[in-house]
Amino acid sequence: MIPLRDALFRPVRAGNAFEETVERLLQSIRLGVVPPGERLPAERDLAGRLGVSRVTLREAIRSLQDAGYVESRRGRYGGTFVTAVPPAAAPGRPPVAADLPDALTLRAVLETGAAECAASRPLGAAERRDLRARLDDCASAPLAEYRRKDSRLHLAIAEAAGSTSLTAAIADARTRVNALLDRIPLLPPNLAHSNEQHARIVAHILDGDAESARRAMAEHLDGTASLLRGFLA
Amino acid sequence: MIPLRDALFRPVRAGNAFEETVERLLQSIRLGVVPPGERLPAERDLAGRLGVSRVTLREAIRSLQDAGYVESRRGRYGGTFVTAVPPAAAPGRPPVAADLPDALTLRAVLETGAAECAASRPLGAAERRDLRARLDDCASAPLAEYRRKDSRLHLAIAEAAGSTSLTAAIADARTRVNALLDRIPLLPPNLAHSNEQHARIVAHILDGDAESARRAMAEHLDGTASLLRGFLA
DNA sequence: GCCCAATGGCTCGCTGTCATACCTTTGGAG
DNA sequence: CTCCAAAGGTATGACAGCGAGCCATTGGGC
Repeated sequence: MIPLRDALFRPVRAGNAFEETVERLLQSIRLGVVPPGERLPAERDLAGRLGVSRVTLREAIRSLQDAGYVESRRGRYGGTFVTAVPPAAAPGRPPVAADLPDALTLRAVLETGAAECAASRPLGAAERRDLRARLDDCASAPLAEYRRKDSRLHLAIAEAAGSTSLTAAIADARTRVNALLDRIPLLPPNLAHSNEQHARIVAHILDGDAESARRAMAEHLDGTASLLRGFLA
Repeated sequence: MIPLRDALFRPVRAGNAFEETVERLLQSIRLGVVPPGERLPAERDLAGRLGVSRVTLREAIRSLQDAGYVESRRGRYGGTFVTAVPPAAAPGRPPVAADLPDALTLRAVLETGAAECAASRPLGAAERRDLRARLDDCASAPLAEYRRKDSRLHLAIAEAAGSTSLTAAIADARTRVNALLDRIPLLPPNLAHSNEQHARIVAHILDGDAESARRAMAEHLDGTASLLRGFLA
């Protein structure tokens, strides 16, 4: 009963508007939703979507510029663009993994659920194409870009489940887990194994085999979960 | 690809601090986390947990007092108490169910996942007792209290899954769905059926039968989902 | 070659929110 | 009976965030 109250009487906001805005933009970049070289929405539009004043949004963008994540250009057809080469991550204090099990449980629930939903839904041609494209992107990604392409594939699966809230929740869960994954090495053998699992998951989804899709996703997630537990616990 | 951006470039905050605080408190009351007659945490403590200033929290509490949800008493052993008889819900504009499928999908993923996790985890004696108690509470609840007791049981299951974030997500999802359920009648036959399903779910969880627990929960949720779709779509 | 639409850059005054401190009420402990 | 700890109630000064408006820059269309 006591932890239940912790769940409900949790902070109403994660930080001030500026910090939350920075986090959100960083999330979009890190998860590959806005890939290197591409443009963010125009400031007036983006401020509206994020429910934040343009002033606050601009402060956030400014700090991303200073950190080397984006570059802005003025004039028509200008905008704020994600830099082609992301800056080397400045090693601040490590995000301590006190709640590793919490994050892993949530991710497992969300992503296996998404895989199942995606497989049991009639997918449009565009969605099928997107899934295959993300799968190929991921398989052929160089090591430095793997995390981003991997996240992008998982988000495509989330999207195929057809629920925007579910997609948002998965994006948040992945952001939490990625912060931890960044602290352990990325090894080519693991990567190859991951690619095989990805292929199976996508195949099951395209086949409409919900049960197999769920199982394949569960197995896939167990892999990185064990890795994390091994390195951090 | 476009809906993916909708998922990430969503509002960074759902409203101002005051509104979000009111929502959170109402959620705790409506989901039965703080039952009628019980006390909320002391203002200074609660403000800290919610990450909000005491002034803002007090404004929120004040508006709940005006609406008849809580009553405050001063002095030692005073506090803010949930009123025994909740006020008749003032019918504002109905929360239009534009995103019914979105809410139902998210809820299904979260709650079936929670049931499965809860069943595959070794539960402590206190947790087992709590599950049974909530089940009984729900079965014997008068119609007027059913929604609250029902939610409380589902939250106990969420809690048994062992992830605070998952519990919080389920609380939010239920709040969304309950807002829609409030618009359709609550019929005794449905209620009896619900109770049978609850019993099965809890039994499977206590038995540690993850697969059955998940299936039973899925079936249970499908019931109210069809009801909602029937009445609102 | 000129104009203009679309974009980022900037400023100002208003309101909401916060931290802090202090006051008031209450009921049990000593 | 007296005291005091714990709770709600109140006041104030500082600052973050907002809306609205205007400026500066750019490149394509006419």
